Amino acid sequence: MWLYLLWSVFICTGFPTVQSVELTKKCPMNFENVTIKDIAKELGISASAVSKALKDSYEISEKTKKRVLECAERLNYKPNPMAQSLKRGNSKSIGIIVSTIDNQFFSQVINGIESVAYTKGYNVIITQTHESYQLEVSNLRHLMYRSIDGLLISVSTETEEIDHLKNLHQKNLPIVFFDRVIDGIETHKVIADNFKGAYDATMHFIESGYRKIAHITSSPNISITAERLKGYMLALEENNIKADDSYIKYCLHGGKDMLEIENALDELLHADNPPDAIFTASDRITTTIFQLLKKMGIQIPDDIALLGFTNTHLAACLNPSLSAVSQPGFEIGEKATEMLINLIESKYPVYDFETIVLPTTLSVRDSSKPKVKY
Amino acid sequence: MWLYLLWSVFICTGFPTVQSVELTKKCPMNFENVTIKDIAKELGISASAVSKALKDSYEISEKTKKRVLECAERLNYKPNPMAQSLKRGNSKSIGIIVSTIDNQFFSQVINGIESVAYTKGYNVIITQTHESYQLEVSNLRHLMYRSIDGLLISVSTETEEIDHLKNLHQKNLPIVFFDRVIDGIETHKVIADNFKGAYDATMHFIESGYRKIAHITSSPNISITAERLKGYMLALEENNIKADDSYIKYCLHGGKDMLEIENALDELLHADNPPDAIFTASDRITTTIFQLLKKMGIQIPDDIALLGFTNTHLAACLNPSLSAVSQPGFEIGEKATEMLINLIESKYPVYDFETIVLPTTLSVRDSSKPKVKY
DNA sequence: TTGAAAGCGCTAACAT
DNA sequence: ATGTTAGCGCTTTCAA
Repeated sequence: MWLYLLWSVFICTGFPTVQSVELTKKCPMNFENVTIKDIAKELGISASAVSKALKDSYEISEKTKKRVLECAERLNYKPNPMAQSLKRGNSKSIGIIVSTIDNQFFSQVINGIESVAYTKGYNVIITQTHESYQLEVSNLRHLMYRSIDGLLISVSTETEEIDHLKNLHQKNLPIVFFDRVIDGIETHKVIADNFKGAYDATMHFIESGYRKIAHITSSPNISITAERLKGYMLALEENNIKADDSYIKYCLHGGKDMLEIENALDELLHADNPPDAIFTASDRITTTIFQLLKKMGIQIPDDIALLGFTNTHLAACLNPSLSAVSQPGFEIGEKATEMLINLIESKYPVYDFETIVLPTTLSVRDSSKPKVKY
Repeated sequence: MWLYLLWSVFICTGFPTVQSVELTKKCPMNFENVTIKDIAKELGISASAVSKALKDSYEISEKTKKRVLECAERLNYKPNPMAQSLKRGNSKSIGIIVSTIDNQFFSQVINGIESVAYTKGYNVIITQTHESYQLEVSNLRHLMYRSIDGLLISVSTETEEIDHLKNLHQKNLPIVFFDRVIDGIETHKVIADNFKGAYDATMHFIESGYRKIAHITSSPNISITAERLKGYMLALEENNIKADDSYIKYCLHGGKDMLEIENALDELLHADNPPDAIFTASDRITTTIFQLLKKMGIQIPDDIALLGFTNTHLAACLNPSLSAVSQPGFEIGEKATEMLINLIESKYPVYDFETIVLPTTLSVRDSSKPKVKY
């Protein structure tokens, strides 16, 4: 819309003259929509010659290239990305699907994604599923509609059916999964070492004297849940602690609403043999459990110890300070984006896929202090 | 790139036949690039007729419209947004510039922005300044290069010169400022009631028995700093407390690096007459000061009380629980986006601009408990 | 070494 | 009521 208004300004002031060119030079921001045609006219050559010169084609003489480059600079020419995209059939943009941006882990991942994407000339379109399969599908449709060149996705907790992704993948849309990955699709994947993170966390509990360790986790649909569960189970097993199914609580919506977390906690606390420690499996679940325990007046770690996955900077400032397994969010984003752009720009089909596993960090703090023996 | 591969699949399997059409129907996701031409060919009419039929033009007969709609549905036709944009000179995308996404307040704002933008068919391109003027300018250039239809911006702390924005504004790029707004440009603005938020906070300190109230704030360049300072000053004045310049500390980079916050705090603590309370003016500064005080072993609120602007959900769980002024981030994002889209879609130039001020919320907690009298 | 022309998908003025 | 044509800005044969 404003482009038309801009155009009318043009009409009033006349077409680019030396004067208006100088005006242009002075502006750090150009959007006078100088086109290849303008350069061609100015130089008295054809548009295709200009196009080729700008791409440093071998079929254009050095002299002409110089003139074109100089003129492009002078008029502050910027190619129109939409026209290029229309022609080339790409969009130089990549789609992101995450559950929610309002989450330390994901905002760090997105930071990493953007840092790589922008330096490689891509821009990103971020969408949120809010843990809804429906929204995941409709976001994907929105992104395809926007002609993204590739996709970075951490699936929603509700996602069981993966036809929507399989479909696009089969049609050669480059996809890189991160965090919550999917088995049925062969492509690059980037995850934190969820298994080891959970194993370390559980081991730490055990070494601190806890034996009745509960696990509140996300939906069994998603990969991180299984990976973390395995780490938890192995640590128990290695220490001859019998795993108790009633100690494992799933929040089917990843704790999107507080209620399901509250229910899980209630069930644990009112069990015949309540746990003395809780290992929580995601940012939202961890902080919510923390809040709930405080609200209920339950002492951490004396009544019940707590340790969970979270990337919040404030873990150390909580009361008590919160032991945490944190993930390298920024690096996950960087790595996933590098791999995606490699896929996008690869001249040949890629069949060799990797799953990158980045280490987690366990920070021991007061919420999992060694158990006081009676 | 993948489009080309897709194309080759096409070549192998032959052009759309009844069979491949049925295949398409089965897929929830389409991107076989069905064009208007395909529909035209299928129906034996012209492309322009199809185009008009799809837009429900009055010059097309009902019968034809029906056939076109049915066929479009059947072939799963989706218009190519790039072609539309190229033609119409817009892009249906809006640019966002914020200091950083990894911040409760801004991620809530972005949530609000997206919720409105998507329902109105716009997508958003998010960029971060990391409080750098240079990055702000280059992000803006990136966004213009991407042909955004409008801009939502909260300027960086470093931004003094605003020619880059003025320039675009004069060229009729719709801009809505939020949070950190700018005086020199007449357009819509959406902010929290920073003045009242700061006033309330300071009043609360005073009513709780504090008199030596310091203020650690962001760069004086940005609007929120001045607004919050005014609220702070008025509260002092109304209570006959002389404002002490040495109690007001500026973090020129909004606390981007911890060092400047540390310096500010050090100066306050080592003053001849150190304050007994600190009112902090931004999310990052508030949480960092909290962390620093704890690290230094300074008791909150006994040694020094703390209350600040922050949107973190964890305020209530900190040790001690943190008194906070929070902003309606989501609503700010929503409102700003509604206004921006109105500007973008307005058929006539808009001269009537509003500044929307949304209320802040003061949550009193332990970090500002009534001062113990000796 | 350069230019002319076609076309990416869609739209709109101008025929018919 | 429908079709023809031209063109958005750029790229890419193919001719000259």
